Amino acid sequence: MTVPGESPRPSRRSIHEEGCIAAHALDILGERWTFLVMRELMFGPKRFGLIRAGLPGISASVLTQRLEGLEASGIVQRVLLPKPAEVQVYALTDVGLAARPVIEALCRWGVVMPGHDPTKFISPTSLMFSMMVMVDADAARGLDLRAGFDLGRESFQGALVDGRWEVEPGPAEGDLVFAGSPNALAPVIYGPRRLADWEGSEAVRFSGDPVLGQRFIDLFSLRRG
Amino acid sequence: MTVPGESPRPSRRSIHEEGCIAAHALDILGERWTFLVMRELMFGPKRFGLIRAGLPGISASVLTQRLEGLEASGIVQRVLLPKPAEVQVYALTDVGLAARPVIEALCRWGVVMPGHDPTKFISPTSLMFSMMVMVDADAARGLDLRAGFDLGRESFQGALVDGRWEVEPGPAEGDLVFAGSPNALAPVIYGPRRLADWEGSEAVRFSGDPVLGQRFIDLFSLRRG
DNA sequence: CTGTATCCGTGTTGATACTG
DNA sequence: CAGTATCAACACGGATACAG
Repeated sequence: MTVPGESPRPSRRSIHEEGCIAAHALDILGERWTFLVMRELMFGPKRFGLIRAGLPGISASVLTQRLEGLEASGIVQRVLLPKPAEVQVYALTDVGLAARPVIEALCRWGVVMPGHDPTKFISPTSLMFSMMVMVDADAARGLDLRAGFDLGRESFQGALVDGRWEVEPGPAEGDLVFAGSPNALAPVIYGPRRLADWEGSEAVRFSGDPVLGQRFIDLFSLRRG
Repeated sequence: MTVPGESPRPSRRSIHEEGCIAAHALDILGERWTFLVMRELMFGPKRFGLIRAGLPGISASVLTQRLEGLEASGIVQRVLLPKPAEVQVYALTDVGLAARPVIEALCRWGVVMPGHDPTKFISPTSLMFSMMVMVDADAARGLDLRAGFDLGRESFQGALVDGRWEVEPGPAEGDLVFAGSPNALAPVIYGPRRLADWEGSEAVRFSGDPVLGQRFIDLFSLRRG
């Protein structure tokens, strides 16, 4: 599908006919869904269905296409899980993992751009990712805790270490535990309402020390970079 | 599945129906040309024709559309130059300028992605930008010089300060001066041939101390991040 | 559950031509 | 030079139906 020589029509791949390396990267970002698929895999390999769950609206055929394209570009690789599972998952290669700073930069820029609508669907991965980017490092230094997040099909746990907030998939355990859908939890975490105000909410469950919990969510704000 | 404000057709704007802030930024990057237009303006305001010169292949109508869209998004603003000139230029707003880390991250990721074709068109802005990103900070520390670049319709000068390589538009002056098209200069700067080998080349002109010149271009490599 | 194959509507692009 | 207007071609996305 890639003709060696000329490209008479700018048809499919390589939308931007440029030698610029940033433009080269844009060929990936520019294609609908593609970068979102990468985002879904940033915390670790996933199965087809779980990727799809994080990308509502994508059709199976398009997801297949994207996965194929990413594999051809050396960004994603299929992995056959060992042992008893023996199911196939999709994993980011080193090249794919290297795109992490791009997502982070995108997040930071996204917050200063007007027009962001937080009522739209938020995937578990995207919520966890945004928290890593938005944490107030100065305020976080000195605080030391672990928190778990039960987001439905996916759960994570994170630790505050030296001002950074690091997250990985895993059981929702820790000093604090939040449970609920990403869309329900996002306004809890990013405020401006207080944690106590969510008491009794059906969509959100919290367990742990309320004072510590409040200190924790105060670290995250969409105002700061 | 989503929210009250359902959008029956995913029509034009807001391609990615997500609350994810990175996805929000992707709406800009995803649209063909849009981000490239921003790149062209990163070093300062430009006129319509000069932007177009940096984006070969874009049609006037599409450039107009993109400029309008960017203006509507608060990323670009039209500025009427004062005094005798009194021509209109396009400038990045603060929001637009804030996207600079995104381009930098894109550049860094672009180099590790396979498939980059440096024979394709390189715009003056993109060459200057890539140099800022690719400079080897460790090696650059301790070296102190200014270099000018005459790229045809556009010229720049840069200074090595404390390991950073900072560039701004301006006359091509300095301890070293390089002249030629970006496509001709890119292989000179990024190697692997030595500067001396370009002696007598028609497409490239160099003036300054050859030894210093070589030390300078050794700071730039597509291998390093 | 994990995809694959096909089909049609439509949005977008790039050419061309034109205006101030 | 700086855009605007029109338009046909086409590639892409989403839906649906189907297969391992």
